[in-house]
Amino acid sequence: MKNSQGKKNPGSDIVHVVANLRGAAHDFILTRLADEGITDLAPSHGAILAVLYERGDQPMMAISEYIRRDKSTLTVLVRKLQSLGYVTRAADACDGRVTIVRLTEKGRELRELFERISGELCREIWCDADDDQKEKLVALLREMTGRLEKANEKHETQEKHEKKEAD
Amino acid sequence: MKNSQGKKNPGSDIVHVVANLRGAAHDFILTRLADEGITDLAPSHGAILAVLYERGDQPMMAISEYIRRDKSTLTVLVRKLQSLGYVTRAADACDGRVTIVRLTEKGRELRELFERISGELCREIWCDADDDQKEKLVALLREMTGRLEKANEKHETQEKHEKKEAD
DNA sequence: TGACAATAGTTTTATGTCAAACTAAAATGA
DNA sequence: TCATTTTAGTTTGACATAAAACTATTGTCA
Repeated sequence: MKNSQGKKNPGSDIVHVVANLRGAAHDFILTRLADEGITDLAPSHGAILAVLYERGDQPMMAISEYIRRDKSTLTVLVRKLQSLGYVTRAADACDGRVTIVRLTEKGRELRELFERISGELCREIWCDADDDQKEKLVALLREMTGRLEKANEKHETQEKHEKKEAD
Repeated sequence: MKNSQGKKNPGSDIVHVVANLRGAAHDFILTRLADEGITDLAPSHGAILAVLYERGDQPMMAISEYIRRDKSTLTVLVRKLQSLGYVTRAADACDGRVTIVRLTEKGRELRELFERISGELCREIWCDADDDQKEKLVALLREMTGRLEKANEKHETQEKHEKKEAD
């Protein structure tokens, strides 16, 4: 009677459900990578490589925002990718503050594997959904995320104002 | 032209989108908690309390599975909740191996706040969706998760067989 | 009953993660 | 031009997280 979603109002566990989907996807990726003998990369490292594959060489900050990790976290992650030989770091010619992360040949060699695993993962996730359904769902999830981010931002600026009022 | 989702096949970034939604939800929760002066709880701690609110006192292992954290992680998280006075731990009378986690009065006092924040969060996420839409989407995400988990399990047992063959 | 396997938790060790303080470079503006 | 502010990134310290090795208890089965 008192089941996990028994009497509760619908959708109240959306965050938990989403977190589980993310977790299961991570597990999927990690086991497939391990199959190929790659045991020293975390999902976050894969996310960094994916950005570089999609968008080319990128500054730290751009990667940081895209994969939603603090810049200090990115320092650690990129340092590891560098020590494993997948990327290099170089100062930007135009702006001395900026560090550009570049794929090495070894890094580029991983692309095919990453795309294969990503393809398998998507096939499992989407099953028999058609393109229209996929686009609709992704758009919906993006809208949800956008609303939350806006709410978080609004909240931040509100706090700043409160701080200024304290003068 | 080469936009973030320009030519790519639809749905290929579902994992990234889902991860962002989860991240934004976590940020939302953390900032609301901070508003109430609670700065020493991580989202995982909240997840543990939520399980206890919903299902009553629980053994470590049950919580661990539900919130998708390793049992060793749970040891740390629960120890912290205990040191902050929100829960107690006691050996199970029937099974000496089992530790039951129980809410304290201080832990129960947080429930109202948690449900308020959770309610605000859901309002932002769902916006004007009706119950039917909510249920459909949650069910769909659950199916996706289920398929991934099954694929991960299948993969595990397959590895065990391969190991046995190595005799 | 007694050896062996399975299960629940903890400890240890290593790494991912963030916030805050810091450095260095660029932008701003008086 | 020079002081102030802003921005990119690193360092440090604290905590979340997981895998592996370990302890202790329970279950199994010959």
